[in-house]
Amino acid sequence: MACLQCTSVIDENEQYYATDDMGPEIISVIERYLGHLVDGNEVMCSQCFGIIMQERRAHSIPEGAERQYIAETIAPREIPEGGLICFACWVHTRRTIQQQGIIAAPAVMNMNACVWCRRSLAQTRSHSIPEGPERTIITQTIYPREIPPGGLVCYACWVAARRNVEHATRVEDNRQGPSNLHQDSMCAWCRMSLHRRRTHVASGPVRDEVAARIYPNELPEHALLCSNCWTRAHENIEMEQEVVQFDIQPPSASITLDGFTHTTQTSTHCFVPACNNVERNRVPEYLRRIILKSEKIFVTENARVCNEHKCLYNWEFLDQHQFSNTFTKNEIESMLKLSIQDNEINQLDFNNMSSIDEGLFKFWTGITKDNFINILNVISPALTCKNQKIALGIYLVKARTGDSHERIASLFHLTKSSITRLLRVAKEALLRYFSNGPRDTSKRNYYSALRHIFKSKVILRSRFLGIGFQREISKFEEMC
DNA sequence: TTGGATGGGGAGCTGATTCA
DNA sequence: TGAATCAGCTCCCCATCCAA
Repeated sequence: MACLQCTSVIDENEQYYATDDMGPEIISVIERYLGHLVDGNEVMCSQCFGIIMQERRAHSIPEGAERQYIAETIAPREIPEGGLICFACWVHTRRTIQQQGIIAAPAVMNMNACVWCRRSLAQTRSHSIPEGPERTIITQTIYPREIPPGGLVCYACWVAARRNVEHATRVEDNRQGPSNLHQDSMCAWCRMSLHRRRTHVASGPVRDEVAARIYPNELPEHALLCSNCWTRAHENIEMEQEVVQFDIQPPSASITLDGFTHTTQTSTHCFVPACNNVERNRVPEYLRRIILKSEKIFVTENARVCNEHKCLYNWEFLDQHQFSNTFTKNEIESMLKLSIQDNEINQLDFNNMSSIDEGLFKFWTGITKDNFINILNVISPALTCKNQKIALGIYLVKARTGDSHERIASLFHLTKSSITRLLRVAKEALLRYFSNGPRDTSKRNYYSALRHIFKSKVILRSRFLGIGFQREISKFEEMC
């Protein structure tokens, strides 16, 4: 086996390149370098291959559409005097320009192509770009390019710009309203909708990281991130911090934690921002542990909570508020103690109910242990599984939280299949004993267990329950 | 009993089309 | 040119099946 170029013998253990494995672009580069065609079963030593690629991959950048495209692509960098690009990039540039149908001179190109997507406007509906929020959106999106005088966009891009404006308007309205379910907001980084997705507020170093990534677009003050982008931002920050020396000590007794925040120390009102309720109960430890675990927010020992928020399950809305991320020594010690206790106490084992804190039990199931036992005694004959308590517990947690099977499976250390099966068993048992009439799955029988309760009472109670059960309650309301 | 594959339903997003 | 509508696509969740 000899090298195609230097004819030296190549050991099979050495690095070499076979022409069979090369693409047509690489083959053409080699053929032009050698001055003759290359057959299929040739090989080349790594040294010769490197020399050819090093010498031949450079391509000049003449004036024209290619140069303009390259300048736009590498902006804000500029093409240096006598700058070169590799052959692969040159081929890529030519192909892209040909696909977009903008081979003509730049002045003509801007008039015949969409300013945004740069596709030809020859066979499609175009739209002017009047002054207004849509023009601002387009300007930000195509930066560093600029909208030329008389520039047009295709109608699809115009509708996209208009929808972006509508999105931004709705998000602003929701932010000013009483509730924000992220139905119309979008991730500040990837622009994906946040509806039914876990969201995070871009704050601290994460905010700086995202702001740098989306530059020149401006990061809004209350920008939200999807979970993926939030994780990605954290990973980027951690990668950057790996090169930083760790022997930098905090200048004082306080320390700033990037991933954690804490509530205020005051005990004069509920720790939930903007809460005007007058009750000032101590925050139960199980609640402090849950908020610390799920939201990375440390509720201080002196904090107080009102009756309304004491019964709350979903604390994701706390992401909307800016808490301090500067911790004192005592606060860190208290948070560590809370975290250690979490590992020791926070076990949700329905087979060993005595190990579960009464408050924690009611937090997850919505009922007391006595009520749980009463229900279990009634439906026990119909529970066709060995883990009857777990089956009923899982059903109640599912009804209260509305969490996905995957999350509940993680909570109970079971598989999704097991959760599905146990839920079905518990549901059938409850249907059998708490549904009037013949056993079927029609809505009328399914909800007849609630008929002994006044509708107003059900609705009032539903305010303290999770989204999943509220969904069931809304169905019940439709039937009344 | 578990884990993976698969398919269906709901919801939202996006580009194309139609109509006034 | 704006508004409404439609179809295709993606994402998420769940139920079911099947092999190990």
